[in-house]
Amino acid sequence: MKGRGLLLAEVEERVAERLPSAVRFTPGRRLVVRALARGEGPVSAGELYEEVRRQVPLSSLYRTLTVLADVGVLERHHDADGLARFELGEWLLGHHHHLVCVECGRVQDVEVDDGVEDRVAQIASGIAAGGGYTVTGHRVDVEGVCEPCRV
Amino acid sequence: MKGRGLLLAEVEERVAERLPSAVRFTPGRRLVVRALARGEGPVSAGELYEEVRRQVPLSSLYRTLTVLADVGVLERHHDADGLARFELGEWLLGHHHHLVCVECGRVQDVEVDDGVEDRVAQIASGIAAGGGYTVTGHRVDVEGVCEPCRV
DNA sequence: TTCCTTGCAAACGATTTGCATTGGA
DNA sequence: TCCAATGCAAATCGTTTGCAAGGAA
Repeated sequence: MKGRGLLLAEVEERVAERLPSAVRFTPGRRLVVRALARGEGPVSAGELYEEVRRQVPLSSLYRTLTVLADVGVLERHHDADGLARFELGEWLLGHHHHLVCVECGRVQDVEVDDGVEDRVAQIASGIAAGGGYTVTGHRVDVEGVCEPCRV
Repeated sequence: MKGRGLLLAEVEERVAERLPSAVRFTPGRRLVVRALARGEGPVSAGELYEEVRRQVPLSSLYRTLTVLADVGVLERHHDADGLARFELGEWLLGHHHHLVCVECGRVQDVEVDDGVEDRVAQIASGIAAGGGYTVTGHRVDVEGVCEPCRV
């Protein structure tokens, strides 16, 4: 049940291609990308640090996350507690939404089929219609109680 | 264009009713509730502090926000920068979604009519179907560029 | 009197930064 | 050589907390 079936090697390759020449894909950064690719949803800096603490100091971890986010390799979200959570960009993972457990805070990615996605997009622009906004995207978080938390 | 047509007096009254007897509706707390009622969307602690700094110290502001959130009078969100933003609960404002400007970060509330809302709810449970979650709610953020930010 | 609320200052935790050093192309 | 990346420690920032004082019921 781990991961989303992404081939680590392929992820690394695509990330490498996407990096501007001025940005190096160092061993530390590779470790971070791999750890992200293993996750099933957005991962916090603390959780990532658990996986790379032997090889990457916290400050470097944060710098890596900042750099990769700037370049679009990953996205930064914030969970219900305001904690930053990172995941690979949608150009790698595909467009998806989040299933959030209101009990434990766990966030899981969910992909939806195109038909549903079309309806979501349509609703989104309908919502925006009143405000004079130019829509660029949308986020849908479905809140619920995950199986383990259901006592 | 300020506010959502909520009558401050009525808001205060309903909040007062909702507070458990052990929680007092002090002048400082009234000020905070009023400031929230004036907003057009979620407001940050810093912004609230601007409006009440003469009468409410920052630590009391935070305590008030915590208390009111615990009681369900208001909800705590986090914007794209992870900054906490507060707004009155949906039992006061009605269920709504957010229109977020990706440029300036401004967040505006948007209500949608019931037909759309039904479709959203339906899509939400569809999204949850795979994960074994018991759905309790959903959040839809529409991202775009607001009029002033469109250069 | 009892409990809740206030105010101030100090403490916190997540994240960022300065700076000297190391490493790659 | 030159610029980017690292590591550590110190700094920042939003937010929380300890504690003593003030107030309402």
